[in-house]
Amino acid sequence: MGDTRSAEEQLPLTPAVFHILLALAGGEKHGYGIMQEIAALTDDKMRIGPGTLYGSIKRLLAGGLIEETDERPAPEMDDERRRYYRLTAFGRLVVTAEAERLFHLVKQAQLRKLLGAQKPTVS
Amino acid sequence: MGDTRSAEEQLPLTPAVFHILLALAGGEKHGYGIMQEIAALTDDKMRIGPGTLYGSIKRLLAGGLIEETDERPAPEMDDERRRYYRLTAFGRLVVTAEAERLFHLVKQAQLRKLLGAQKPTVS
DNA sequence: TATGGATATATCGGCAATGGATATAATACA
DNA sequence: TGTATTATATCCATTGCCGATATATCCATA
Repeated sequence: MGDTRSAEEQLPLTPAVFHILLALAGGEKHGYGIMQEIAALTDDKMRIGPGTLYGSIKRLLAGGLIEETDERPAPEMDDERRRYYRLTAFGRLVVTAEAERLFHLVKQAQLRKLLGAQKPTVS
Repeated sequence: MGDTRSAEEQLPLTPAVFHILLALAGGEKHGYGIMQEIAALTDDKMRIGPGTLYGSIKRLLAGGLIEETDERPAPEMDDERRRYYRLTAFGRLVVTAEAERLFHLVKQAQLRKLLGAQKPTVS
């Protein structure tokens, strides 16, 4: 709320940033956990190095797309070193807008017969 | 054929490069035509400036993803200044691989309930 | 016919993002 | 005890983006 910027102005996101936001859309996570989530989600095809990860986190914090949380898991599950992040409302708007943009592009790719017999119905 | 590189190695594509290849997947085009196609396809939301366009074309030619064609339209439809480009077989593989990668990401976004009541059925 | 806006290609240079290298330290486990 | 993994952080070379600029042609119309 109170954010004068529109989500569309932020697009397109870089692949790294989209992956980070997508990982956080599944719930709050710490930096290293985001890295692991991205690797798992892409079957190890996409890997984010520490430079990209922490650099992007810094920029996303400054841009108000994510924020650090105070809430931590139960002590026996936790690790003091960790810093946890979650999407802000604005960040959720942005990642949604990017997903919609990509959705549209995938449909275009289907129209050009680049994708095989894959599911997504062209509306 | 004869290309030792795999298409997956080229991923992820930058948004600009993906747009250019997607435009060429619809048939061969000249540089300025690619620019117009991208603007039309994205309802003017995405614009590629000349620096990005011709710089990307140079890199795509060097990488063997696109090639310049000799075939030109009928003289009365043509413009001497134009240079026409088309996807190579390898370029088609790459843009297809990228479209599949994005398709997968869009499905992940759906799973995280980022997209509304939109069509693409999660297989 | 001349004037101008659109078409068309091309380069330059500043800037932002990437990602490997490096550093540091805590944790887990054998 | 040692060592691999977890975890955060910075530095810097490389790359790509993209606006500005340049040059020239095409085409409609005044």
